Amino acid sequence: MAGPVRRTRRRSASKSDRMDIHAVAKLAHVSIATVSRTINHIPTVNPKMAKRVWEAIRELDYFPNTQARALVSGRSRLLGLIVSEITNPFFPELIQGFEEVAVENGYEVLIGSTNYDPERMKSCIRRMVERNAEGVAVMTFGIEQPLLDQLADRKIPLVFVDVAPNRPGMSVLRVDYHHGIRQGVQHLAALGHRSIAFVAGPLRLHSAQSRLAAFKKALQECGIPVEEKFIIEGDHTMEGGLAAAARILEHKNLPTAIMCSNDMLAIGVLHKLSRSGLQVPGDVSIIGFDDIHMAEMMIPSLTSIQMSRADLARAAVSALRTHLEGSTPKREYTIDTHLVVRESTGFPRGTMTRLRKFTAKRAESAAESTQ
Amino acid sequence: MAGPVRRTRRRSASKSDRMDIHAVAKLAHVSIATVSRTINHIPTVNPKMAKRVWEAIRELDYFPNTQARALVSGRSRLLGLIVSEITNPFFPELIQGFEEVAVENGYEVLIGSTNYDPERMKSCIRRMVERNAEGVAVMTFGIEQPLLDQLADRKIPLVFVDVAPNRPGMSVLRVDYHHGIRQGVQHLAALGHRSIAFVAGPLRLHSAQSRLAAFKKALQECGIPVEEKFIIEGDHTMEGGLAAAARILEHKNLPTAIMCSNDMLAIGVLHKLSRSGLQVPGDVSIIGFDDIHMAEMMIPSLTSIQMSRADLARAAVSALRTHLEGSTPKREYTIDTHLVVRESTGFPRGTMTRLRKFTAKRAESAAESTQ
DNA sequence: CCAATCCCAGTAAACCTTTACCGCAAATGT
DNA sequence: ACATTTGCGGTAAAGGTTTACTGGGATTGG
Repeated sequence: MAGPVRRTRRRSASKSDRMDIHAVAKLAHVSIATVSRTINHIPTVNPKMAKRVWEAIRELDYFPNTQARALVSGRSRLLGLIVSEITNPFFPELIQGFEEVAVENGYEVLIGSTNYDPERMKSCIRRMVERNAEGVAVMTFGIEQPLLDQLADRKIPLVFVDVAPNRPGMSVLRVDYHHGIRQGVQHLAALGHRSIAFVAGPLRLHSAQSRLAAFKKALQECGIPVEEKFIIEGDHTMEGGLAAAARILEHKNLPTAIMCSNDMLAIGVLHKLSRSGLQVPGDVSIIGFDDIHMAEMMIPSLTSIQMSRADLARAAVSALRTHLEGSTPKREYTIDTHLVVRESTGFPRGTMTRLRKFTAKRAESAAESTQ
Repeated sequence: MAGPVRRTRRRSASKSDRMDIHAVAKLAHVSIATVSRTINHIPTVNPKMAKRVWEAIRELDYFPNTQARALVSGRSRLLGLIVSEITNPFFPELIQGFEEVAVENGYEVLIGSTNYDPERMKSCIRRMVERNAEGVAVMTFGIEQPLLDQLADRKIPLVFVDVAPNRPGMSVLRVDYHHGIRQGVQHLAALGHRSIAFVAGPLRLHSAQSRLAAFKKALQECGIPVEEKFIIEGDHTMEGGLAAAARILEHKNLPTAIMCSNDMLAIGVLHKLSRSGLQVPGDVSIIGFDDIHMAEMMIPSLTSIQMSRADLARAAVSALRTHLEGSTPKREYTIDTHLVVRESTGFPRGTMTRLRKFTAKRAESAAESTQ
């Protein structure tokens, strides 16, 4: 049996111009172990050598190779964040907060967006696993069981919003939708509204369902009847808002207020109502949810229910960190919501007169498109 | 001299439950090389074995470790994308397009945002290098020379918008701001506007400067005087728009139209004008830039100058790919812009009457805050 | 002045994969 | 039936880092 043959396979260029830890070690006249220890701030390294090493690092503009690092240490320093879609302004605001907190804690963020498509969710998960994310926050619809198992089998900590898979290593961020939504309904009730529509999000999203449920409960508490015909399922986009408003306008007796599952829907509804000649809040009041930055800039500015992105982000990172450090995790965090009153809500005066005007007008301009 | 001591340092658990390429090889009764070749679709592998391997992979739910892969192959399959800020809706739309094209080409995307802060730019670059991004697209302000050198030294291909560092491996996406902006000015001129203000972006951004320059040039072409007092530097946010509009309102004779360096500014301006009792477009017409999705939903909907995010994204990825494949790259790509007319522009009628009204009102409500 | 102790830098294994190269077995040619 | 080619699977090195363990030198105690 012939012995193994030794060969060399340098990829290109001379060894000297490759910029790795060996180059630093050579320049600083120390071993690579010392360089590594210096970089990782391990206290057993002599300050004098550390200084030499840092100088060499600066001199060479050396950056450690994250991949090699992660490979050997088993720590990628990567947190995954899976959101629904980045073009809904709520999510960039959330991502920004999440990233900020993650960086504060020495992590980087891997962003995935599902666009509400289970296939894309699958590929997001795949990416998270392939890149060895140490933990993943899922801020979109509920994750399917087999995928969940994949992550669970690999002992990757997970954080969810609302929905709670009962397993070790998983935490839930419970959003107290009820508080904010009740405030909203009470606000409308106090103004005198008795007929309130709700434009829901896609009901396969747990968060959308929770919001709807909270709305119904709040109506009951205020003694306002639930009108099923005024509960419309939308899709959390402005276009969804346009469509939902159009469906509401089909009815003879309009509701005097419309509450929406998120601000994008509310913006669409607002737009559609204005286009149809209805005044907000004169004829119909509108309340959104999320309180995205843009809500304040609408005309009229949008009354909305705020859920702190900062709190959500902070809680998510915090939960993941807790799991990662192995300390017994607090399994549930609660994020609360509250009403921010602006201009899109008011007294339900004059509804009927304007409605007659609107109905008459609708007849003559039947051909107008939604846009 | 004692010979080296052999030891073993398994991280935890029994070897069998680690989920690496060896496990797959064992289950499929082939060597790890065959597994690797199968995964990478190298044609010299016998179909029968390939089938066994794929079955084993499926069975074990095996995912190759990206880090190890990248380490040995020298290819991270990662493209960097550095943007200004993700909370400006223009960028999520851009990011989405970029990611889509990148994924189509087998890459993943590393996103960095600078928030217009050179320090953050530095850390973005650092991340890109540490994670071995194969190419980086810089879609924000110009990059500083030393940082540029860092990337250039590492032979990382770069793509910029507007600004053109003249080096190998770098491409420029030239945006033809002039075309769209001229269309906008011509549109206003045709409506009868003679006094047009411009709310610029932060002028250290090359793109903001280009837009301003294009505006001035377009005015000249249309024979409209440039009024320096009506050229305001903003910051590409809605708040910047509010502030800029406030400054414009300080003047006795208002411009009859305001063009903005981006839509967020335009939204802020629109808001401020409405709050001040001015009608858009009755008193003042407004044109934005970018044509973000939200522009259509404003009331009045915003006339804006569109630059295709999809084209931009596609060109950026394409440029990077060209560099990576080593073929002689086309160094410049041109993205064009065009006007989208909506409701925020109209004839400059009745300006003076309303202005008198507004001036009178301003006196009595001097204490009102901007919001 | 020698021995024991301690501190700390260096050596080399290990992380998981890709891939160059070798060699075995089967197929083909004579 | 033997030699030659071909096809393909296996072995092991390499990629850049962390880190367990070793051992050398300095310091301290006797």
